[in-house]
Amino acid sequence: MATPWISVKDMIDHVGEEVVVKGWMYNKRSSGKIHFLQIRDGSGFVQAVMVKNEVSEEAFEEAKKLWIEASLEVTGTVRSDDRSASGVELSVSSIKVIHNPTDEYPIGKKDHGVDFLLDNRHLWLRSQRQRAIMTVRERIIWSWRTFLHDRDFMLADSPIITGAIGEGASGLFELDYFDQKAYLAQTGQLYAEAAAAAYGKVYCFGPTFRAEKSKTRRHLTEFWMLEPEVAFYDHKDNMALQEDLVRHTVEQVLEHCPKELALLERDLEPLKAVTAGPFYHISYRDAVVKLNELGSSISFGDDLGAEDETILTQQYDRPIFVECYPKGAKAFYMKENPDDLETVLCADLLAPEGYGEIIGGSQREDDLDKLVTRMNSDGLDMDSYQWYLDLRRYGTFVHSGFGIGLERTVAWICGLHHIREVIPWPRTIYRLNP
RNA sequence: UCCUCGGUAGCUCAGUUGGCAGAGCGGGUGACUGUUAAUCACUAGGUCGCAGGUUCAAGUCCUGCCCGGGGAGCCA
Repeated sequence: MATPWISVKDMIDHVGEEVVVKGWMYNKRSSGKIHFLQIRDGSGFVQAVMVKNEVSEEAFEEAKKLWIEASLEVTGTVRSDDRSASGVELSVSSIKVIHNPTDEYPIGKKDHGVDFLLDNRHLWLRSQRQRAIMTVRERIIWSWRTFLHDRDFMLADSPIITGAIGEGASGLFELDYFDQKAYLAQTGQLYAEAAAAAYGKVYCFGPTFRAEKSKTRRHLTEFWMLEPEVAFYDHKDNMALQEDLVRHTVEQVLEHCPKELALLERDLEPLKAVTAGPFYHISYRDAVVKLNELGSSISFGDDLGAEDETILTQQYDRPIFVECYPKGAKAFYMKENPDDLETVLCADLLAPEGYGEIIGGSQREDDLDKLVTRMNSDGLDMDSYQWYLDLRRYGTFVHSGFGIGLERTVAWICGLHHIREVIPWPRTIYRLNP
């Protein structure tokens, strides 16, 4: 019977057995008569120990000549060992070299610069740190999908290629679509609204595109956004849903990714605090007053600047909803606030620890006349929005929704400085490859 | 688009007042039976981003350009 091939992550269940591991050698330490081959197989990392008098002379010499990132099949016996970080090691009986590189591996053990790492993103992804980040990213996506599925949300994904539809004409990527102009989607929200009229509770989840020339740690030109939209939910229902989702997300990562968070040296206390109580609420008007007291020069009508967000979030240990922004600072589809006509029924959710806005949401304008008036004053091309206006012509309905940015959420929960590390292939203004 | 910082060995960086181009890591050779970014010895490795200028002499000073980083605005 052939020796079974197993994943590194499952080795703990095979102590004492002979197994095959297929992977890459990410590092090697050698002491003349013993080689320590550090192996990774995508599922985890393990040390394979090769003792000179336990393998053939040829195998020992061959291992000596291995370069970093050689691909291998290693056969050996799984052994528990207190000296191993994962608790197990592989005592090697034989190795099969699939490919031994002839050039040195570009990524070394010491620190690298950002430019170099991004040029080598295809190799950088192999590191333990990047693996931990992708594991958390996957857990967050999974927690979002299961959260919504369990609450009977219908998945109704929106198109990536669109006509002139979105939040604003600037920042659109234009492309040639069989002699017509088309654009990469900035948001799936308008489509989600249509789907909500069809299925009640819906969401879309996909990449969105902003051609803004932003060069900050919080911006990508291509990022993933989850956009739930619910029929007959008002502004308050909307915020309650957001709070449940975000708390659930943090709880899931704390429960399932402790090793990854430890490897990333994430301080867990601020994350635990997030789950310990209700999120805070402050109105935009109160926020302006408070910010002025704290030294900001913001005045009514301005959007919160990056520094304002930082100042504000430093006052709280859990996420904070900033509600009811002035009309002029927000998009055309947001519902006028009946209690304060200068503002709209919206809320941004600001993450703690200076991570800033992760959610933008609102109740939608369901009054046809008010919506048309606002769209005209914004100079929108009404022809391309007729289908959207139909939602107010055929059974208009109170409804609300929000968009949560995946990368900002992952960066916050992982405690990372920069958003570019949390997506496999970041797209930034001056970087298209790899 | 604006502000700001940077570009020196494969990588990360140092280079003082303008005066012979440096270190660590990585590579190569050798030693080592428990290493965790292994260690030790020896060794190879340079268009100082590009183009001009000043000077007896420029990595260093000046001008222009190219390529990146950080931030602002905008937003998730």
